[in-house]
Amino acid sequence: MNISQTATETGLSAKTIRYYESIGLISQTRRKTNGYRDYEATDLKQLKFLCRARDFGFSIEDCRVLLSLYQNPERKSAEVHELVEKKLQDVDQRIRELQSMRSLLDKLISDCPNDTQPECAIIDSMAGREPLANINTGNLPAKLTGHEANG
Amino acid sequence: MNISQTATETGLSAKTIRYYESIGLISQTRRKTNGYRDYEATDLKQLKFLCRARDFGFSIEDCRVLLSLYQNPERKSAEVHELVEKKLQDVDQRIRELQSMRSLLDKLISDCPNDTQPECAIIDSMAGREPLANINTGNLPAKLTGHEANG
DNA sequence: TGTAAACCTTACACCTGGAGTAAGGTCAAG
DNA sequence: CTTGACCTTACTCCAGGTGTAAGGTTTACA
Repeated sequence: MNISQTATETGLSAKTIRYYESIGLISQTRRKTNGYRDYEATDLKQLKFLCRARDFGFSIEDCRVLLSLYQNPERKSAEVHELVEKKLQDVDQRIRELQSMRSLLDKLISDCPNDTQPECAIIDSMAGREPLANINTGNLPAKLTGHEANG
Repeated sequence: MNISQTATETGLSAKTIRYYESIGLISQTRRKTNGYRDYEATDLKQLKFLCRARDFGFSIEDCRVLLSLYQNPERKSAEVHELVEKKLQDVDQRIRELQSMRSLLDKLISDCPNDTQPECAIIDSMAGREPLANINTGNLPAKLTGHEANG
């Protein structure tokens, strides 16, 4: 089977399949007499496996390990478990970081007057100034007083 | 002030500062007679601003816009507000994606026996097989019966 | 005065995980 | 015979820098 059909069936692009071969994630593909790559059922399984593993968020290097476990009938499920557990912790860590960032952004937004004036708590905050603290606009909403509760 | 001290004070690396100059995020830096870059107070403020904006998750291109707003005394706070609002939505989207990935990983983990045997629901799942479905190990826990509820 | 360390400069390669493009060979249909 | 779809390799490019090389400058110390 040619690479294009293989791409369609595995969910990867032809480009990606060639790339995986070039970095040794999959082994050199058998060629037809015309030089075209020729894939068969076991190759398709392997590539589908890789596509799913990538969808699960595993890096290429993780995939190398997962693939070797996939192909090793003497694997211990605990080895796989450990790898996935580690990945889960990575994902949790990234979620926490993003949530932290999210709450910072949310605070910026709620402090910004969102009008046609240049005074902006967002700019002030990023500039390291006290947001709006020393600017006497005379009509600051009360929400600014809730500021210190979030330090 | 030399670049090294500037890096220390702004929270960026010297490498990063040169990089920002090379891509035009900051303008060409004044040089001393020996060719060394020479930074002063306003440069430090600008670089600190960039460091914070990056910490908030803004891309370099976002930073270009934020910096121009920062330096424009006729800005409207609503413009800044909109940019930050958009960023917040991006972050929310990424959090949702990661949470979705997280729940998939979590399910994989709970389905894996985590022992010394090769039978592994994680591998099966990534291989596109029914996890453990056709494997008669004889001692599968009841949790596997709950599997079809998630198709 | 010598010299070694610590600083500075530019320029290039490298990282992830591919995507885009060029230049050319092959194959099937009309 | 040509057209278009497919295939090949090889190269560049993306973000946002980091690492390293090769060399110039400055400072401290003996």
